[in-house]
This record gives sequence, structure tokens and C-alpha cells, in this order.
Amino acid sequence: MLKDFSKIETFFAVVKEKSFSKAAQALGISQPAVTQQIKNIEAHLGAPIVERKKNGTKLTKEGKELYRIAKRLEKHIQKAEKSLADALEKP
Amino acid sequence: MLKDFSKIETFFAVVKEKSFSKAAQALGISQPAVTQQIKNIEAHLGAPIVERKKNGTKLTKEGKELYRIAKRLEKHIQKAEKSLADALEKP
DNA sequence: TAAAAATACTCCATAGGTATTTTAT
DNA sequence: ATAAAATACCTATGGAGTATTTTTA
Repeated sequence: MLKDFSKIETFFAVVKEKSFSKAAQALGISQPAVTQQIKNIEAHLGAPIVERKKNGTKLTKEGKELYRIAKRLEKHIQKAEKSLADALEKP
Repeated sequence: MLKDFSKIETFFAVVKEKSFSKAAQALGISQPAVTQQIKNIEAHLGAPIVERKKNGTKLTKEGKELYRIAKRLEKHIQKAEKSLADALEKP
């Protein structure tokens, strides 16, 4: 699941924007695409991760756990990407 | 790049098996699929990562760097997956 | 009733398959 | 000569788009 991290970034955008449509705008994709990716994640986890409200979205308990864990992993990925870039571009 | 880690796992299989066709067998996919994924990675990095020999494969300098960095990241991903599973299944 | 999300399709890109050719020992 | 990788081609799946309908504050 966390292996295809690009889907998780859609989730991050939803959390940040507190809205599916604003997340879509921020990501430059359509709102249904955001809906679909969030649904994919929820199907995979077997639990809803965000409550959809008209005024905004709110994370469920599971959503909060995912956020916490995925944010931590994101840092490691970024560090690894940087290590790789350094290793390949320096010599 | 490291965000879609499943491709990297094909690379790991090639390293472990020292062969594209054996890696394919181990992964349950075809040999051309392995070739394609390795080529994708090489195109992305702008450098070859494995030398293809009839008797076996050998990592290039860049391949060794990728291996080292990706293996490290793999541990973090596994830890994150476990944390997630624990967080969702325990309550 | 007016926004935001969900649904229903359609389309396209990419991953993977089979068959075959090329390469290196 | 033979085993392994590359190439050529085809297919299918999944991600994303547009249009529309359903929610909920």
C-alpha cells in the first residue's frame, strides 16, 4: 500500500485543503480522480479515512493513523531520493 | 522514482537471482516485463544499473548505489506498513 | 438551494503477455 | 549451438477526464 506513495500524496492534499475539489485543483487533476484515489485507499485499508462534509473534510481515527505514519515515511523517501541524486550526480 | 517501490522490487529480484529470466520466474511475471522495468529505472536514472552477461548479471556503480539506498528505504516502508497494520487491526 | 462529493460512462497510458530475434559464451 | 536478454507487437487494466446526479449544511 505505502509502496505506491503517489496515491498517498492525494490523501495529503485532501488533508491540507480539507476538500476533495480543492485538493483536485491543487494537484491539477479532476475531483472524481481524487474521490477514486481516496476510495482506493479506503478499500485497501477496509475503513473510511475521511468524513465528507459540505463545509470541509475531517479525518477519521484511521485517517489520522495513516496520516501520521505516511508523513513519517515521506521524510524517509525524500531523504532516499536525495541520497540517490547525490550519489548519481556528484561523481 | 522511489515512490513507486514495486518497480524497485523487480530490481531486487534481479540482484538476488543474478538473472532476468530467473527474476521473472521468482516474481511470476515474464522475462520481457523484467527487461522493461529495469529499462524504465535506467531511463529514469540516466545510467545503466546492471550489466547483462550470459552467465549472470553484475551491478554497475550506479546499480550498487541504488541497491544500497533502496534497501535502506525498504526497511522503513516495511516498518511503516507494520505500524499501519497494527494501528488498524489492534483496536 | 447551492456547494461539494458520488456516480456513470469513456478514453488513454502503461504494465504485462506471447512470439521471435539477437547476442554472447 | 545454446541459453539469456532484447525487440516487436498485442492486450488488458487502471487512472483520469467530462457530464451528471446525489447529498448535506
